[in-house]
Order: sequence, then C-alpha cells, then structure tokens
Amino acid sequence: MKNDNISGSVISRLPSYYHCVEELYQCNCVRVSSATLAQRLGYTASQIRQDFSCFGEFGLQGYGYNVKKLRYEIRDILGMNHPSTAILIGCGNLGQALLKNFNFPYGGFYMLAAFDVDVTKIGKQIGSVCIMDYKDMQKVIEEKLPDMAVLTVPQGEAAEIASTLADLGIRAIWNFTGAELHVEDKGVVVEQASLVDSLLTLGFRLNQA
Amino acid sequence: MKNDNISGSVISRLPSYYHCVEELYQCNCVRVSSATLAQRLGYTASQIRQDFSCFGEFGLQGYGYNVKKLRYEIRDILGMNHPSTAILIGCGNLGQALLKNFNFPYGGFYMLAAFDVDVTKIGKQIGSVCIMDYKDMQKVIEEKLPDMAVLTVPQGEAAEIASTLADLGIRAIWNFTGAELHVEDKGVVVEQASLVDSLLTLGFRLNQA
DNA sequence: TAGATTGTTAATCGATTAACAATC
DNA sequence: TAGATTGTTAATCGATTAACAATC
Repeated sequence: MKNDNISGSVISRLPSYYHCVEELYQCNCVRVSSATLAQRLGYTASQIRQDFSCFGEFGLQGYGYNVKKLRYEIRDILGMNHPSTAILIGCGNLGQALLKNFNFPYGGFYMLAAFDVDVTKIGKQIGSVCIMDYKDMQKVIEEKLPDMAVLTVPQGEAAEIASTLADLGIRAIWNFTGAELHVEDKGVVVEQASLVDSLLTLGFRLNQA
Repeated sequence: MKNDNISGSVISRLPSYYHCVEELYQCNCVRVSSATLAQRLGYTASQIRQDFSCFGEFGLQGYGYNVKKLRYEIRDILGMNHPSTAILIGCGNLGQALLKNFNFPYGGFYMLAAFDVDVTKIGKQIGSVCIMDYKDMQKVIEEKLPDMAVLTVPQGEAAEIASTLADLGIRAIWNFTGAELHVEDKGVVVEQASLVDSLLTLGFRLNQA
C-alpha cells in the first residue's frame, strides 16, 4: 500500500468501487476506463484516478484498467485476498436473520460459529452454522482464532462481552447494539452497524423534500 | 429552516446530535454548552456551533443550549415533530427481525402495517403489526397514506414494487435490497440500508490494522 | 504513428477550525 | 458588573477537480 494515511472520504467510496468492479467482472468485462467508472458511480474520472493512486498504480496509459487486475487490487485493499473469519454472538431475531440471509463471503468473511445462552436455541442449524452454547465460546475462539465477531446481543450485555472478546484475541467487532464499546484501546477495530442513523437520514431528507 | 442547501457532511452528523441530545434529555439535563457536546461527540465546539447555525439560532450567549429546546429543534430538523408513518413489505427473516426488534418510533416512524405474499405468514402478529396479504396493500396505502415503505423483499422484485409504491404515493423508501430503484425522478426519497458497506469498511480497517 | 488514457501536479472549491464581537 | 458562551467572520486545512506530460 502506497499511502497508509487514507482519508475517510476515500474509505467511504471503497465499497462502491468494490460493488462496481465485481459487477463488471461478473459480466466478463475485460477493461474499463476511469471515465466509464465515473459514469457508473456518479463520481468524476479525476476523483477515481486520485482515489486509486492512494493505493498504487492499477492502470495503463492509453488503455485504462484491466477489470480482473483492478478487482484483485480492490479486493486486496479490502483484505479479501486472504480469507477472514467471523463468529456471531447472540442469536435473536437479528442474529438469526443475518446468519440466514446476509452474504458474509461477499463482505469478505466466513462465518465459523454462532453462540447463544438460550438452551432452546442451542443445536439449531441456521444458515451455514449450528448455534452453540455461549459457555463454549472461549474454547472455540482459542481453537479457530476468528478475526471478527458480530455482536447481536442485548445492549446491556454488549460492553462486557466485547471486553471478553478483546481479551480472547478477537481483532474486530461489528457492533449491532447501541452500546459504546471501549475496546479500541485494546487494538480492536469496532464498526458500528447503525440502521437507525440511516433511517434518521431518510427522515431528514423526507422532511426537506 | 435558515439554509436549504445543507451539505452532506452536516447531514451525516445529525444522527449523532440526535442521539446525544436525547440522552441528555433522558438524564434530565437542563443545559449544555457546545464545548460539552464537543467532548461527548468527539467534534470541535466550533464545528457544532457552525453546524447548528445552518438551521437556526438555538443557543443563548453566556448560557449555552437549553436541552429541551435543543432537543425540540433537532427533532424538528429530522421531521419528528409531526408523526411519520411506515409500512413494511416482505416479511422474511430480515423483515420480521425489524418488525420485532427495531425501534421505529425512535427513528421517527410509526409502523402501520406489514405485507407478504406467503399465505402461511398472513395473519401472524409480529411486533406491533399483523402481517397482511400483499394483495391488500394498495387498499391500505390509499386508506392510511403512509409516508414511507421499508423494502425487505427479494432483490429481484424490488424495482417493480418500488415503482408501484411510487405510483401509490409513497414518498420515501428505506431499501434493504441490493437493487437499484429508479424512483427518485418520481420524487421518492430512497435511502439505502447497506449493511455490507459497513462490513466492507470493517474489513478494510482490519486489514490496515 | 496517432489516439487514448493514465498518474500526478496545480488550481479550485468546500469544510473545518480559530478568533472575536455581541450579549446573556 | 464580570465571566461565559453564543453566532459569525476570517483563516486554515483538506478534498475535489482540472490540466497535462508521460506513454501505452
């Protein structure tokens, strides 16, 4: 990686680059110019070249970008070229909905296991995994060393569980609870999955319209 | 509203202002300064005053902001001072998880009804609503005039349903499908609820760490 | 070779921060 | 009155866009 201080503006556009290049790749498209990408994404060609140049030189003068190579590079930036793994904690409605419907591999993660304290849920097969007893979580983490944990537990329990996960070596938490997790000082990456912020933005725009 | 051309940067901070001021209000906090808000939110006091000034003058020199008034103003910006209503279309796992667990009123919307085509689901009570037959949707929309529709149908059906909703007078769509909806030219506000983008950002940051 | 398109430098534009007069 | 803190103007900083030499 050329530059290790990538701005938030650039980071926020990475998912759209990923979606776009995956689509081109699926359509067997071989090459694409920054102008074409710009049109599809609603950015300027200049911005796209500027963004890519934070990470390296992926194109060829007079040609544009080879889709296969560009896809490889963008997946590399997102950490997808080496498989990352995840566990999910808290198999309520939201947890189960994610296990059943969410495309984790497309997001760059393989789901290894899911945990809950409710004995009536333990043993149930949901999506690709079988719900396990929360008591066995430590053992499983120590064995399989997952990179990331999806946190879909009740808000009141989130902070303590997050702390436990950090101590067990989990490196990232995708937090679906409203709780503030204080594990960033332990080197854990926390990403807030905030649906309500999206809805509030919708409300604002509806109110403006 | 003072200024009707609010930048995306400001809009993206509105949800955090809302969360913060709701919390202060729940704690019976009476007044707050931009410096205190800044500390709680991790912004600068200057930015907060600058942001608020896009919408009006909510404070008092030498005093700060009255929490109750500030809460009223921020809720007003987000369109919460007059009740907005919603329906949900597609009661699969995700749809049901939202109906059961998501706090729509906190997000500014009251859920009026939910629809599905699956006869085995119709009549089932989920959260505050009872799943209705998709065939009856038009009638219900014409009667109750909901402002917004939560779209949790399979991706392949999303575009057509969105178009139908637009024609029936729905003014906003909270889109949980990956489909691109072409209804913005019909004056419909579309907000993408993209969990995968959040996960991709997590992957990037994990890869950088 | 001629046309196309990159990566990068320079110019512009917008967003954030600092400073401060106004005033509660 | 004196201290505090706003709203706003000016200064700075960063992000986006435009321009263009390099070169496929």
